[in-house]
Amino acid sequence: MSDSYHHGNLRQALIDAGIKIINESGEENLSLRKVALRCKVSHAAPYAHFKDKEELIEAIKTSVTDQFTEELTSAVEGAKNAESAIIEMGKHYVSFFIRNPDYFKFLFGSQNITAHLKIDAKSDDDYPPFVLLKKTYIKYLKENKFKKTKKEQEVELLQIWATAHGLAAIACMSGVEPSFDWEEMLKGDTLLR
Amino acid sequence: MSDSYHHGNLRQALIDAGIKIINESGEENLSLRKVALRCKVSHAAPYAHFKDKEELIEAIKTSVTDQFTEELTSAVEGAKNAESAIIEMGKHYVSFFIRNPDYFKFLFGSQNITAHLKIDAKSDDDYPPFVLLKKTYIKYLKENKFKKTKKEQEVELLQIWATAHGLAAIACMSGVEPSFDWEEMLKGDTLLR
DNA sequence: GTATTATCTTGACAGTGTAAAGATTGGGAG
DNA sequence: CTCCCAATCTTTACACTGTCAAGATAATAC
Repeated sequence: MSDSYHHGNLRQALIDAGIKIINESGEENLSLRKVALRCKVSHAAPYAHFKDKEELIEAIKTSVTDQFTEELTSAVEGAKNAESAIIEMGKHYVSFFIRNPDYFKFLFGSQNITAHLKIDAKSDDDYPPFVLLKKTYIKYLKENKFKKTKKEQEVELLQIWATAHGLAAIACMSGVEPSFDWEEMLKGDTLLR
Repeated sequence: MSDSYHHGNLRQALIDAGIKIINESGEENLSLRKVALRCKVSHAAPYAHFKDKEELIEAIKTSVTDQFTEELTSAVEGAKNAESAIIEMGKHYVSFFIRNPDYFKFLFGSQNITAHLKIDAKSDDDYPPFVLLKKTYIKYLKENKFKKTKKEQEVELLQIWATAHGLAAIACMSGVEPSFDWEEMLKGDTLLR
């Protein structure tokens, strides 16, 4: 099967080659022709399995997502009850992408943003919306007499930003049910506090 | 200036044309040559102002981010104290992108994910990691005897997902200070509860 | 007024996605 | 077993892309 005219399992080979290329040099370096070349196949061969470059990329995303889901699943299975399962899942959700930042970029895209999360760090050159949030948050700390440690403050600041950014991301992923009422969701101060 | 050999303010014109193209047909349709054509200028003219296609895109992102920051700023200015300023900022952070989903896609990229946020909705075909989270969360509800309304449950579920996803996104934006200790951050259950 | 420099044009090239037409092969119907 | 078909793969071709080099034009500095 290896040297024959027909490849055997070209579809999967193309997906695997695509993942390798992305790991080596990012999505911007992925082309149908390179993927085909890696599989020792002509540049138009992929069209027998994918109608589009887009369709190949979609298949690769599905494959990566499977890997992600597998890790989350095993994290859930190890937990003693649902509450700690949620917590474990959250940790793995974040840590999977910290360990594989290229995957996050590939799946969700990413801006190259600078941001100093530490309270005492200068942040003038940081992502302007974050600078604004940080300034406002520090003002908020001064207006109230909380007894929070630096670390607690940093966690809270980060959490506020993350929630807002995450909500925006989810809201913009076109697949959320149309009946869901974002307007209603944003009323009151439920979301961010 | 209009018909002369020199354009006058080509740099800004290229940025504006780029934004228009993105609004009309998405980033995948943006090419240097089309942008140049819109400005009635030869296909290589942009190279006098940007060394790269990447550099033009970066300039466009900066321009959009300026617009975003402006809205956040005016939201903060309208608030009576820092606490409500933070809340207002969060609302506008999300609602800006709900009103301009193309901008979110352009700035941060995006996956086409399906997810039914409502507790009672079927979600088997949804984004698998979300399906898992939702199942776990429902189990968590059953294991405890909370008195939460459906809406409160949906808010909480959404918030958990958004925080995790937002954290991952922020962590993967390469510009976060290297000294920041994500490992430490993920210890305990501080983040998600 | 001349020289320098920024800006823009023209022409070229390699790489890209994709379509059309043809070659090769495995597998099922008879 | 044989023939034929459909799936798979190759070859060829084309339009479009980013980028570079060489030259034209015009604004600015001296």
